[in-house]
Amino acid sequence: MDAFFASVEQKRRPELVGKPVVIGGEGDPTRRGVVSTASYEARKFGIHSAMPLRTAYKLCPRAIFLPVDYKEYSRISGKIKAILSEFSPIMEDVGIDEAFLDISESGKAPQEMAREIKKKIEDEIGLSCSIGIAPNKLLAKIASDMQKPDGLTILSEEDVESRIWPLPVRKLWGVGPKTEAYLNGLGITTIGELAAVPVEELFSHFGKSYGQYLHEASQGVDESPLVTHWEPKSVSRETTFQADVGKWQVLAKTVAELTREVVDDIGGRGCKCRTVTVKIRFNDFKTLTRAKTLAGHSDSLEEIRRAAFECLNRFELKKKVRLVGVRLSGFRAEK
DNA sequence: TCTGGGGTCCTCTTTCTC
DNA sequence: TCTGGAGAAAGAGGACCC
Repeated sequence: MDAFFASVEQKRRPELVGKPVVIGGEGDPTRRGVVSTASYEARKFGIHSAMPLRTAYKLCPRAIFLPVDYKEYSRISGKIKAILSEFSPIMEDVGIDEAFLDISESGKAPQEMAREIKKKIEDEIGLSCSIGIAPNKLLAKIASDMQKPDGLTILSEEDVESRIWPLPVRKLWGVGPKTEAYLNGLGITTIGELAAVPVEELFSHFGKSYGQYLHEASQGVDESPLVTHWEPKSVSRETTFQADVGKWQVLAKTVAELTREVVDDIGGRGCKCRTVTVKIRFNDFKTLTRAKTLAGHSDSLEEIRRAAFECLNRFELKKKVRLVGVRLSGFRAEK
């Protein structure tokens, strides 16, 4: 979907259409939070996802700042996914506003189907999306990004050299800011330059697994199947304080609350957990975790909270704390 | 001075068990 | 009894995704 959260807000509040809209945090740019989505009008000011709201405000004080309304976006997302699944039963969800569809068995012309999908989403939801058509997920993802917004891009294996190789390495799924900087340090800035590196050299820099991935990805090779069903492997809640916290009592109270939320969550899913992890981010942004594995699987608030407090007590709390979180993992379905 | 929240996966180190 | 190794599990950190 194109600028999904912002587009949903503009759809239900037409007076926002054409204006710079920034969705993030509590919708108050004087408080802590980051940009989830900026409308295309806001992007013209240099505002983008993951930017602190305060920074976005400096770039465009007259932008309209709104809180994230996850419930509503999930509701719309569900409707969109339902439309998509009419076109193919083989669908992989990629977060709230993206999906892969395997249409190889559909018998329809891909481009034709893409136009139909776009029209149906536009007609029934009133939002635009961008679609990429390619022989694998890696290329389809890059293609979907090439002509945003409201794009439709087709890539084949033969296009890799002319259309993929000139792109910066950052465009590859799995290459983030750290890997980009590392590659740039090696003199590698484009996907084509990456493709020219012997695979053994990539092993030596990135290890076998990731080295192999980079090598294949740079050639446009991706054999990964669509994942149509998956079970969560962990559930977490974390919160950033509006002002850094020095008092243990405040941390303890917050850990207790977060623990109750995650325990409620797994209870609702009908499963028990085995590992409890507490996360602390200090005011210098250094982030630490402490974990405790229980003797057996549990969904008992008592027992899980006790483990969480054991973890909390293992931190040296010399600096003020800006974030605490609680995560449960090691699930087993309850009988 | 600023840097969210919900996840996944990988790597390295430590600890335990045989 | 001591030592050492292999392999699994646990613990920690970090990169990446939306």
